[in-house]
Amino acid sequence: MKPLSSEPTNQMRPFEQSLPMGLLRARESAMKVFRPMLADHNLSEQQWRVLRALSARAEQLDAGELAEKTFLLAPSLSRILASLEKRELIERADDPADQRRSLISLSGNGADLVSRIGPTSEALYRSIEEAFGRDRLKRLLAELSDLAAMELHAVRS
Amino acid sequence: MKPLSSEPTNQMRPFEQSLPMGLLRARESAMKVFRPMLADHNLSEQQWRVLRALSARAEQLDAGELAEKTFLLAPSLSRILASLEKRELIERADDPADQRRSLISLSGNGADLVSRIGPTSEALYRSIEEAFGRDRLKRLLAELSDLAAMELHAVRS
DNA sequence: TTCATATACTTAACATGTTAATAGTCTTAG
DNA sequence: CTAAGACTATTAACATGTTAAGTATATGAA
Repeated sequence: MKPLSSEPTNQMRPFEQSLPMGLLRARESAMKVFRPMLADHNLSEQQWRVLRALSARAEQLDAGELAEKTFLLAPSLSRILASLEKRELIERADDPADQRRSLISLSGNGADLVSRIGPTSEALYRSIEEAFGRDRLKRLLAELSDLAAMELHAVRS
Repeated sequence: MKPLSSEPTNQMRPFEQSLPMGLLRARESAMKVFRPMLADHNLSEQQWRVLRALSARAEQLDAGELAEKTFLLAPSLSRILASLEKRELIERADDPADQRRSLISLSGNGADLVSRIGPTSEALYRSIEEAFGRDRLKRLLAELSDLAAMELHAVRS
């Protein structure tokens, strides 16, 4: 039944059910699981992304690579690196090939911290997998990846 | 033999493929489509969420309802409402039943602005639907909704 | 070599995210 | 009716998001 047939054709859809809001809600729901654990270690979500990116490979990364991996803009990353360096969780070394870059890596303290948090983080992730379904979650991630990879052209009004 | 100082465990999954990062990437990709249009009208994503929420129903909303619908925290919403009021896109009226609340609604200017942006926004949304698949997008939104609705308990380390 | 341009990062300025504290207003136990 | 506590919104303080400008280094054309 269509009781609203008299509404204008350019009626906007309820924004609560829009894709951006759906993605926002889903992400907030997922992060609610992880944030208390990070708070226990005085880490923001963004700081944790940096530490995780540096722990993924044992090698050094420059700020550009790190920004790409953590999905942080350069100015935010600059401030975050300064604070992590002050806390002695990361270290910087000059790049001998390019004086503009510095090579960033986990410090011993940083590696220890990641090691302490890692198991809990994995356990939380597995609890999401169990609640939602492992294969189902895998399919969802694949769909999200396809969506992100789409070439969408912006149109200006 | 393993050294006593712990190395980052390799048992963590690559965080680039984690659920939080997947959701973040997907959302950024979707918002890239809409942000230029909003920028043309000097609106942030958050300001647009407020205007959209107020236009969805012609009725007045208090700040609490608005915060829930727009997924904004109260302090952010307070500042955004102040700026929208200064631009005369919204209006506030005293709630006769409760002096703590004020009832917020679109001004004439605000309603006009939403009317001007609405068609372009809908067109962009349809372009995403076409590129990704209408039914496929509907299924994705349903999955995201299920994920957000899950009761996930945080665990502290 | 020299100089204009590009690149990598940082800093600046302001909006928003986030938690804690504050100020009014409402509600209700006593 | 009063006072204590709860509720609603705002303000404060600091981290992060975002765009623009600035600094230092690298690159390439003449």
